[in-house]
Amino acid sequence: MSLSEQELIRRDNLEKIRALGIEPYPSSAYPVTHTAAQIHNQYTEDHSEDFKEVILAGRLMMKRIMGKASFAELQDNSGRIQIYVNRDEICPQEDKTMYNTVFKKLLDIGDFIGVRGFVFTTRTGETTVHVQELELLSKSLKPLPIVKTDAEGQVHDAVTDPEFRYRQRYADLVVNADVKEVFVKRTKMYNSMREYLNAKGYLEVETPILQPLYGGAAARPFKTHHNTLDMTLYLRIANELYLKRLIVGGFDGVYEFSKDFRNEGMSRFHNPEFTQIELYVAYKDYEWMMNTVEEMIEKVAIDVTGSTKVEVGDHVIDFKRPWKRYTMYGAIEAFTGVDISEMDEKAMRVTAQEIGVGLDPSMGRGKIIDEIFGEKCEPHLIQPTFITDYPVEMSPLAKKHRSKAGLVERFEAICNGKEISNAFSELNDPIDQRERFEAQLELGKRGDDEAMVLDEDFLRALEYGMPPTAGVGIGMDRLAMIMTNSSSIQDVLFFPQMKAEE
RNA sequence: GAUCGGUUAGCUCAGCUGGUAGAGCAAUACACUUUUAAUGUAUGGGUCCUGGGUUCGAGCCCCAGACCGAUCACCA
Repeated sequence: MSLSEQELIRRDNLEKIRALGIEPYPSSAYPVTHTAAQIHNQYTEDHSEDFKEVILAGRLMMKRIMGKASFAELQDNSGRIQIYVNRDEICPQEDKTMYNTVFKKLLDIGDFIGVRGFVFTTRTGETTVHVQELELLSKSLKPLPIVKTDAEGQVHDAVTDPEFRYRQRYADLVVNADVKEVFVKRTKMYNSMREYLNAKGYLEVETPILQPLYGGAAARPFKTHHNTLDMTLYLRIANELYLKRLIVGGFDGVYEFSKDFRNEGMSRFHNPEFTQIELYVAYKDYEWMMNTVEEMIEKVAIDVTGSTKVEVGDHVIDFKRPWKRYTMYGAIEAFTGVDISEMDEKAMRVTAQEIGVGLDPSMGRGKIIDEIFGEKCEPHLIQPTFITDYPVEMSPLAKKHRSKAGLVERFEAICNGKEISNAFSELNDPIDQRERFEAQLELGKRGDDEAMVLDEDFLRALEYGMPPTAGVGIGMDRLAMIMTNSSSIQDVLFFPQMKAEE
């Protein structure tokens, strides 16, 4: 590895610091008393007495050196604050090395320092820490990208290269203030949901990620191998089947934030690993679940953004209840003007052609409906909308509709033109479930590599009896994109999957 | 996987018809005791993504490849 000029200088500075008898990586705890944000929020000149002694720690992010007194900026977890460093104050004795050499020359942007001092307001009105003691806490050897913000808040030379930002998220976080905010919001989203579900008495659980059979969704899995057991294992594509086993076992409500893995294409909406929350509640149906999802996500929007109205791209999305509801046929009729509910496969094909939806000859009736919906309706559904009653062929784990033949009791929540949630009245008839699995096996034999596999153990569980149950999955990454106004999934994942470097 | 765009100093970006590689910030040196994108003066810093080709000569043109992004296809 060859080092740049600046990296060599920093290594040289490190040695010089050591030569002065200063440990560049001290191990003692540093007694921080304040954060930058606390001082900005709480300090006023009227009660400067309360800020006579503050201790802060963080990265040195900017130096404005001016002879015997300098200004610099310290960045901690909460933000930035200016510090004032005066030579004769940090070096009261004859020896001015700490200021002249260490502070002015050997400290670099990115170094962690600790400062003790008092808070005051400068002539230009900036709240500043007047430093009386300065300590190096950790030396930085690699120069950070320099991003500057001027008085108008205008950011100069922002690091926008996605490759740099995703591969070196640690540096992205240091340098781009708003990135942290995205991830704080993401965590708030999780907390908000936990709060909501725990208050209802549902139990947060954990189920296997390494599974001998993958199930619960139509997707290609990652495959791995356990050496001792000498068996093939799959990374889960969904946790549905395990959570339903827990409902069989007698829990009334269980949920899991589930990291799932799908061995499929990547795009700004797809990362090979992603997170869903799945929730299963006994003695409920999909109608109940729609109300629950609505209520929960409305709360999430308020907890995360402070409002039910969330700005996303060019739109303002309002999560205020109640959300619009369409049946799938109803949505198709609303957006194309054609009622296809009574059509057979042949008639549907003709209709699809007429309205300009391209079809594959292998597609069955259910798939055709989905295709028309995906082409003609979904992209237009910006405000949160429930689509209900899906064709049975596409939903092997959902209960048949109580009154409409050929359909299942299923809904998806669509928002900003994308699915964010999928739910059904769960199929609990073990014989029906076996037949549905068998139909999937047929699809598999015909070459559908996303067809589900038959899970005997799951069927055994259902045979013991599962209460009527409503289940839902909500895509956490997709929801995070909406709640943080991010246009790609990579922006809401700390470390999105990337090709290997070099 | 397909199409299009990008890749030049630590960072953000220029780079003419193909003729010795540029700026700002950062860095280095000096000056400066309330600055704030601090300022002034000076200096150093390049595998122009990689490999071929055309040419007297390639950052630029041609071919192949790598990585990133956008759009499309599949999927959540």
